Amino acid sequence: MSDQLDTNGFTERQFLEQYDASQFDRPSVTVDMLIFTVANQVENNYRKLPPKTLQLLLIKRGEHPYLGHWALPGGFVQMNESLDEAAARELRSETNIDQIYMEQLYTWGDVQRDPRTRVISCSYMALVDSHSLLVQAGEDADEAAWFDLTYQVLEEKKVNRNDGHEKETTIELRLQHNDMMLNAVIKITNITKGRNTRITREVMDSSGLAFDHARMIQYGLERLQNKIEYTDIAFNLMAERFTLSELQQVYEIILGRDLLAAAFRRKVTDLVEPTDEYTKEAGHRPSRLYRYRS
Amino acid sequence: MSDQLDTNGFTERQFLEQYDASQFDRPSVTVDMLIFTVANQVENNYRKLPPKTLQLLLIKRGEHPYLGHWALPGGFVQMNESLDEAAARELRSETNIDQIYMEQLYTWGDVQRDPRTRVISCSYMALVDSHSLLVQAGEDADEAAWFDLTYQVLEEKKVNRNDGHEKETTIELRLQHNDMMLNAVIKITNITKGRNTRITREVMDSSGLAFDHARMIQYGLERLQNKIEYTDIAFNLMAERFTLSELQQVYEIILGRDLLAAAFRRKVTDLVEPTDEYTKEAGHRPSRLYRYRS
DNA sequence: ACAATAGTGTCTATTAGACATTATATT
DNA sequence: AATATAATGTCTAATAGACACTATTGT
Repeated sequence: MSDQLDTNGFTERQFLEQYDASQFDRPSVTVDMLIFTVANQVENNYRKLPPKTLQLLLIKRGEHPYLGHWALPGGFVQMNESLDEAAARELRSETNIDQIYMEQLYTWGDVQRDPRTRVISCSYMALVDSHSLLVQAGEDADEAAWFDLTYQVLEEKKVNRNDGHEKETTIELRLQHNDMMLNAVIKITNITKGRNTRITREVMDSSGLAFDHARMIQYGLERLQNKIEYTDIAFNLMAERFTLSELQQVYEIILGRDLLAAAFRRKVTDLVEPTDEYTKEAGHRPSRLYRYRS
Repeated sequence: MSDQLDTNGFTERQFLEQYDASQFDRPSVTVDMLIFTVANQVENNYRKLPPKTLQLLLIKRGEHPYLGHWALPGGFVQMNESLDEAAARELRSETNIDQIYMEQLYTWGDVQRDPRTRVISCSYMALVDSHSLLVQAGEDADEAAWFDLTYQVLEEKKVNRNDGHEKETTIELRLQHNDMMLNAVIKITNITKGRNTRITREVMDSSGLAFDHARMIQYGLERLQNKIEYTDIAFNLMAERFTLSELQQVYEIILGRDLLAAAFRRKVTDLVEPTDEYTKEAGHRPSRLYRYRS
């Protein structure tokens, strides 16, 4: 600690003693969790592999605002916990699992994004293995549900200006749980002026989704798609043992496109370790089980 | 707005009217700016190209805490401005330039990171072209200075455990402005347990740098190094017209390694547009000037 | 002429994509 | 036997790295 005196003649200790944070207006801060998993869909054909779906956990709000709407699990950051700790706490309270992959995504700070008061929200992404999730749902009274997440690019538009250009991408998110279907449309705008590019994300429409959570979901999906290409995070979505076809399926639903098996296997061989086990009763040639080589 | 009543029998409007944010403790929120530029060093040999340095703008603190220490420019987020707006305001007040590349980096929320009170800080990175920076420094009384930023990996350690492994990387940052040299040592720890990896950054030593700004700088440098590989952000550091050798120099000091000219030129040809101009009086073969193809 | 950089050609190794081929348990 | 997937081989195109070679200015 410095002994220097400030313009009021205070030492650092004296300054800190008289410091009163309450003299300034402060926003509230929350964490919001994007909890992704990949689950098997039921398949009636005994020969076919069960297709997989990317799922996201949502909570039905029991309070104002957005009462009855679905929202990302989250809550206010307490004064005695770090952001990571707050995120881990929320995660634990929803999934009952520790040791989950978790990563901070982005902090959303628009002035009017919450009707209650100024709320700044730090979003996190977590990836969980659906097999270890048998102990599903929390002890909370809240209604929680895994929604199948799909998306579609509705429109791509490029407008040229004299000092640059503008690119608009309109994306529709679809979140489905049983009969319930939530839709959201997000417009992503890239404005380029000279060498400068600015990107904004607007929620154009969001039926049944609370706050600006639709764009948080779109942002998280994009991050997941990017990171799966150059990191090993996909293994957080896998069971302890898995086949290379299952691993490929996970990559395919996240990236939204088919991959060639030969090239895929070449790319992941160094990341996995073969076990001596094989799948059984599959209706076709059995597949070797692998584990992640950490 | 929903007409549903909550458990207290309130409509959403009634709920919002009685909502009192002040009943909860709230942290303070700041933005901190990493403003990078690349500048020419003076070179006495008339034949040689001037070497470039990566520079970062720091402000000498005139108040407690960390009075007299150097800090990233930044300040509290006001209630009527978004995070991006707060960052743009800080940037304008230091550089007097608009239309600067700016990107949110990471939000730092450790409980004790500020001795005054609980402060959560959202860090941003900005890239500016040093040539357009002739109007340097702000009108503030603060002392601002561009520090040359270099770094060195001091140690890489890998410890195997039975349930995983730990990787520690110790990095020294050096910030130099004239005779002034600030040093900071950051320890980055990757803890892998099973399939789960968690990463932490600790400031081990930080002479003359305020708060936890050393790790913000290390994080920003890492992001810059990653993003320069797969995006066009480097052009934000260039003048309107530049030679391909200058562009290569910028890549080299950011990445910290030499690149082969032939391969580099192949990679950037689609990103640039040749002009009819050439450098003059260079002491060697003149070089064609290019501009960014946006 | 010389120093220093600018700019290009080419060989090689590596990698990704495309597609064909063989293998095998289950019903 | 039929089916669906598992697993591998091979050809091709594209790309990155290495390095040599030529070009061009100012002093």
